[in-house]
Amino acid sequence: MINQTKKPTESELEILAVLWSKITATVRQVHEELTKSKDAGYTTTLKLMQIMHEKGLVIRNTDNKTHIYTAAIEKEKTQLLMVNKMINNLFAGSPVDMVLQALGGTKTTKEELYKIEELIATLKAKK
Amino acid sequence: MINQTKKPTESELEILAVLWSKITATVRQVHEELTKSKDAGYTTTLKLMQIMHEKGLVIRNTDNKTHIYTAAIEKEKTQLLMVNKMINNLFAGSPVDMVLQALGGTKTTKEELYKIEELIATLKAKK
DNA sequence: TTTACAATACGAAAAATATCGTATTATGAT
DNA sequence: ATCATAATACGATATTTTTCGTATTGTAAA
Repeated sequence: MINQTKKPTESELEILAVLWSKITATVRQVHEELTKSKDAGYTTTLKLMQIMHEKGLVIRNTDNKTHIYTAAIEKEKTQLLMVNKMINNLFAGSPVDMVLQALGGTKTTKEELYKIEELIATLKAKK
Repeated sequence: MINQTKKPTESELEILAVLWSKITATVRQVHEELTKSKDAGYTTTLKLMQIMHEKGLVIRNTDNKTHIYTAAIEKEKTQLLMVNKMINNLFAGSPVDMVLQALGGTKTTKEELYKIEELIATLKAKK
């Protein structure tokens, strides 16, 4: 596994998100997905994915002409990396402050809130 | 107030963080603070803050030779902006998923957990 | 008033990211 | 076998962000 130290760029994250949701995808598929929300040329997406391959952010199978890509880094690990980075940069190292913002600013369902309560109970129990 | 649509760059955020904590600061003060954690030339910090001024990210008082800077955007608004962006980009729009990561990955005290429970109770009451 | 110093202004270069055009190549259909 | 199509490779350019050097200017001390 890749030692994930430097964080992916904005565009790279977009691509990773698609790969995580599809598990496996061609450049074309990723590109189709991306263009739902923004526009970009096909070769731009291609180039980005080639660079990501060089960096080890994705794996690809080149047996066939049309390469098949997979994310090389785990979604959860990356999420954690990014969240922690944001907590440090923007919330003075306080995860709770971030949570308060995240929950306060948006509409969450009762079910979701319940899920968090469960987690809190678990964490509390460990102390 | 500034219509905060585009997000500040990495370096700009670092500077804003200092300004938020100090309320008011000179370039020199910001620079001293920054160099505690990374190194950069003084004129680099200066230039960044000048650009931030052009963009309307900071306000400055130029009555005296040594200018006094203040953040022009609110800390909470910016935090919310960035958190929401991350929720959308990296957590498929689910604030809860982000919260689970934020709390799961780090050590939080019982008191902090209690604070979150309080917030949840409040949110629940509103539904 | 002259000098030393600290601060600003500003242009320009460097570095990091993102975008795109074109050439080449494999593949499947005619 | 040829042709059309879709994919890759890759260099080059554009854009954004960061860094820095140098000139200029105001201020306070000698």
